[in-house]
Amino acid sequence: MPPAKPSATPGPPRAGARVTLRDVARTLGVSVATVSNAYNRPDQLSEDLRQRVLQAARDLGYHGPDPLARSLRRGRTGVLGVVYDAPLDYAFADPAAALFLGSVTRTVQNRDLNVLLLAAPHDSQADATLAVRNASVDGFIVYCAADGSALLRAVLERGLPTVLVDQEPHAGAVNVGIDDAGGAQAAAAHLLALGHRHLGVLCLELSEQRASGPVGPAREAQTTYRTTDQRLRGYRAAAAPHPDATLYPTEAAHNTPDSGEALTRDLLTRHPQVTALLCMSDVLAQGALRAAAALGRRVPEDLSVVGFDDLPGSETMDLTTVWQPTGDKGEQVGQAMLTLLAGQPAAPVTLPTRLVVRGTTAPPAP
Amino acid sequence: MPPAKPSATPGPPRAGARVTLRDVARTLGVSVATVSNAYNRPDQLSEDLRQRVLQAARDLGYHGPDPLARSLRRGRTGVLGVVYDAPLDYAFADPAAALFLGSVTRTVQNRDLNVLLLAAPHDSQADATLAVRNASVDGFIVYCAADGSALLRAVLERGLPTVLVDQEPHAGAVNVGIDDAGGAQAAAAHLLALGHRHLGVLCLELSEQRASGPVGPAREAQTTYRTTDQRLRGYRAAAAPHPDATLYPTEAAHNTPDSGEALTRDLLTRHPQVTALLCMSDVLAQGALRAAAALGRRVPEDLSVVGFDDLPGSETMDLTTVWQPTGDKGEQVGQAMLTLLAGQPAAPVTLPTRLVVRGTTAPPAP
DNA sequence: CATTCACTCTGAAACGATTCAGAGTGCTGT
DNA sequence: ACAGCACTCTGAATCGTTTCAGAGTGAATG
Repeated sequence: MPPAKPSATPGPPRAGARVTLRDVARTLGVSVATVSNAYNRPDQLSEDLRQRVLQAARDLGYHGPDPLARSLRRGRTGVLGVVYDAPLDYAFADPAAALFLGSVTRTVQNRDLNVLLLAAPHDSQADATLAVRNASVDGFIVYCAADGSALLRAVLERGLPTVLVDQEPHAGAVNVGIDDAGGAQAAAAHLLALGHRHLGVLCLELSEQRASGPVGPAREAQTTYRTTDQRLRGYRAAAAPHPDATLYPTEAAHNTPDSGEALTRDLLTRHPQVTALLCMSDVLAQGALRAAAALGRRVPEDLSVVGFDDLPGSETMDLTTVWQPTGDKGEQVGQAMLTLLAGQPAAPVTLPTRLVVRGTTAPPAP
Repeated sequence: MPPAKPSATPGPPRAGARVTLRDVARTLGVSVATVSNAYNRPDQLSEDLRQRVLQAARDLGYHGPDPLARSLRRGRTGVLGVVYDAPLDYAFADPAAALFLGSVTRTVQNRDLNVLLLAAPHDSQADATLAVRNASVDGFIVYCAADGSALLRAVLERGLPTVLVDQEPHAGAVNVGIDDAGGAQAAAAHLLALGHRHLGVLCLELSEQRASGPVGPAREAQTTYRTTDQRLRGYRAAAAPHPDATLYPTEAAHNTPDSGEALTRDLLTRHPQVTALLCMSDVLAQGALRAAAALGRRVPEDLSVVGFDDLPGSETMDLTTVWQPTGDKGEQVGQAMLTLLAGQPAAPVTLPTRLVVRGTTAPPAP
């Protein structure tokens, strides 16, 4: 490393000590209250003095009241923590997450609230709960966490207003979610009604211990992500009346098209008799379609595919899928949080899902 | 609205007053310093007393030291603000942003720093700078902001350690960026060398006043996003030696495939003589490929397409593009921030770009 | 027996702001 | 001339911690 440059940056802020409200007050010979008012309540002092205060602040290199101290005194930070139990990359890779978060942000922004994204560290050695325990926030939104996970526990321990999204209910938190089981059931029922009997299933993450590949009964029993669990139950519920129907569940380590593609290749190679695929997300379905094309299986003639989410792009892909009100969900979550922050109890919400039949499903080839 | 439920949630935290360190201390008859030490310096008190403190805390419903007060006292928050001059939806829609942010996060996470994403409000009425002025952060990373924008000014006014990504240099901040102009020049030179003379250009946003469609000289002169400006200059620099070459610049209001598709349709309809497309991002290029397919123009026989970024998916698409070290960039930004936070001066960084020729470029049809 | 030392624990001063309850003004109305 | 009022400005308490400089113990050391 080269020796530090001798000349500190000349133009910008004076290096060294931090300038505070008090310094400005002292310079001008006024009270700190007055300086504070100059920033927060212009009507509490004469315009003349106010300008002098602001000028002195500029001269001294005072950058305005410290948000931290202000938050402490005011008792609110204006920040909402969103807990996402996966590295930031994956959070970004998921359009449904983007949609949801955009919607939450929009809803709370009117109340001068911002969103702090608390993603899991890439380094699995690192303590994922540290960020949660240290975050200066007014409340938590848990978007994605395994039931019973350390992360979830850390959130609940903070005792702040908390909204759980698509999670098992917990005391001290409000739940907002969708009818995962119902939507999944409708999707599977649709395929079964078309005559399919060998259904591949592309699951989202089953548990914090990510894995990829076929899912046996033992593994299936360990499912801790509620969304995955509910959807799988939905599929199975639809299959129950059909003794001749078989499900071939596999799990993706991450919700990405690549993951879906790899899983599909593997599944179709292993079980060529599979004529239809139940995917727990449109993103996985997208990968499934790519794999089908690569394998030379026409959709829907040789292979039916159903997704989940109904992303904006899925209509273009003509994908049969289960629609969920992602935007609404974000809004409901935001509203629930605002209610909690206002000190009022918020009621849990369950939003409906709906099967949208498009062009990727058809009866199996005879 | 129905009347508020009479019974407050019974299980969770005691409603009403907040429990503090002092309450715990008082209950046990010890000093607050001791309670604080129980949490922060277990070696400073007997294990026995420590357990009693922790137990009393649990009994009282004390959730641990308030991060806000702690941050104030310690003089650091452990949060880095990342300024993104677009709504969160768009931030998420951009895989390059995901990659970059993931890399930044990974780099600073080892130092117990988290990332606060400060995206612009959807409601353009809202004050975008408010979040910046109120954020309790140790430093700012400006990922995407127009030169001279209110957002950028607000950041610089905070006087905190600041890293500017792909931006014009500013006093009091460190720049980290890539060789945009060089990469763009290489891309255009490649097409010109293949014999193309009518080059469509799909620009990223030119200025905060988003617009979509053809770009005239007047509009081009108003470019305030440095990335767009530099890349356009690169394209033009490559074209300069070829008097018979013509550029047809258009601008996208947002960096999305849809935007690229619409722009391409419009451009090719308006100027059928165009045989090649210079896209300022792989995302736009992806849209361009979709449009070409829809219009029945084969790539690369009837239309050459060059992207920018070289996203992970672009190799699969066999897209000729300008590679940039997105991951490295994030790491450099993280490192620069860590250096600044350590009170040392950080040197500006410019990373190289490189043209990657794949299958979407070829000589024009004779 | 006097020192020294390690071990626990405490008091009080920060950290940087906001805010409430006045204290001085000077002006108006009667 | 005096009460009343509007307008400015101030003092001091407070938000919930951390941390530094000891104070008080009892045991080990010489």
